Amino acid sequence: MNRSKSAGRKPRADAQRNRERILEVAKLAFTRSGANTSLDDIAKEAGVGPGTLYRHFPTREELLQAVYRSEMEKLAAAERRFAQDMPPMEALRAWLLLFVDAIETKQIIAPALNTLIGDPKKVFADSYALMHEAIRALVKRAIKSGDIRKDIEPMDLLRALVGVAHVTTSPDWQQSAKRLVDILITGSRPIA
Amino acid sequence: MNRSKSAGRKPRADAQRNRERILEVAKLAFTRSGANTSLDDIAKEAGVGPGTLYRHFPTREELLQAVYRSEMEKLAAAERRFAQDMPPMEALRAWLLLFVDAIETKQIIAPALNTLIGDPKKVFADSYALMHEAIRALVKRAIKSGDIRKDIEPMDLLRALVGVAHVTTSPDWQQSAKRLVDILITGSRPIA
DNA sequence: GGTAATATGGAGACTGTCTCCGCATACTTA
DNA sequence: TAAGTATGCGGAGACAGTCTCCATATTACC
Repeated sequence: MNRSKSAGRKPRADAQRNRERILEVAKLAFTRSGANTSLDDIAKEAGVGPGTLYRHFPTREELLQAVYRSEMEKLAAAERRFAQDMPPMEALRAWLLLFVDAIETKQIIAPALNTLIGDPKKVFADSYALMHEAIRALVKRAIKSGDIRKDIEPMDLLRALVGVAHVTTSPDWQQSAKRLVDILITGSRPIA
Repeated sequence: MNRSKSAGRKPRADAQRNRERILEVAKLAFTRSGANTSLDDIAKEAGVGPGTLYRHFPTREELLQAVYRSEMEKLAAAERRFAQDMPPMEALRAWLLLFVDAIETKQIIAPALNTLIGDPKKVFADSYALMHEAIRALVKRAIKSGDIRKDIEPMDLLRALVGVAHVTTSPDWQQSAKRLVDILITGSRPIA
């Protein structure tokens, strides 16, 4: 008798499946064609009717938020996995590279949310906290193992990567950012 | 013989009139109802057909840009006028109050441009330069007349005002910002 | 005033949004 | 396993917003 809600049956498997499918397709569509992509098209590409999409995500805004949240949560989950499976420096490096990939989604969705929403602050505050915690844990572990210096400020690493995306005018900023990961890591090593 | 273009006649008066009318109505509509307001509605409210609006501003983005630019230019023009007609401190104060009003437009349009545009950087860079120049001139004059201290960094004044709009959660930030104008001015006076 | 150039505006084709509801499916109970 | 029922599905279609086309009206120039 482990009902999650006060009263009810187990949630249907197809509903869950569809929800995830839509989320995944939406992420691709938004990053590919911008935050104004037709929602009916997204539904079609996900192999569901528009009704299904709108039931799960009644407004464009809710879909955008959900995509954003899901991306951040995936990053947070990756941190936990890496911390368990990899040596500290490798974990840090791998996670920073994942973070660079996530910036693209963030950069498309964040302004769209700002346009549409009454109060987007909550979403951003939440995900900021998630990222903060993740990088803090990774850095802490690498400090403990003696792989990087004590005086490294975790968020500085993320800020540097985001900064590249902001400043650069060309679309190959991802390459720059990924090269920067190595520079940051090398630069964070203890002084020989 | 003062043709602005290389070849052609004087631009038609009605075209000019309509363009300005649309711009003005659009500014109100965007700040009132957000950057997604129906363009046909804006045309209707401006008393022109949709065709006319779309000829002047082929896309929503161009209209948004034009509104933004026009607001910034109005501010720049106001600076020149104030500098001529008012004593330094009065000019500075009056202009800062105008600037607070303009922030609202900016805050609605800027994220919308970021969502829609390929490369919005130009517009922002341009208007940043305009504002920079305006506040610099006002402060310089007030320093020269001995009304404020030499060590005042012009842009700091604007940043403070924009900051209020960013941070505050309630919609009465305009009041805060306007009160702040007096505090900034008082705080900029030479030490007695 | 006559004329060519230019602008107007609204009808209408098109695209995207969102709802409704008959039908299908997955969970439950026996 | 089979029947019963809550739940989810998806597509037809009403509606709203975008944008174009072009017959008509207005303007600048001579």
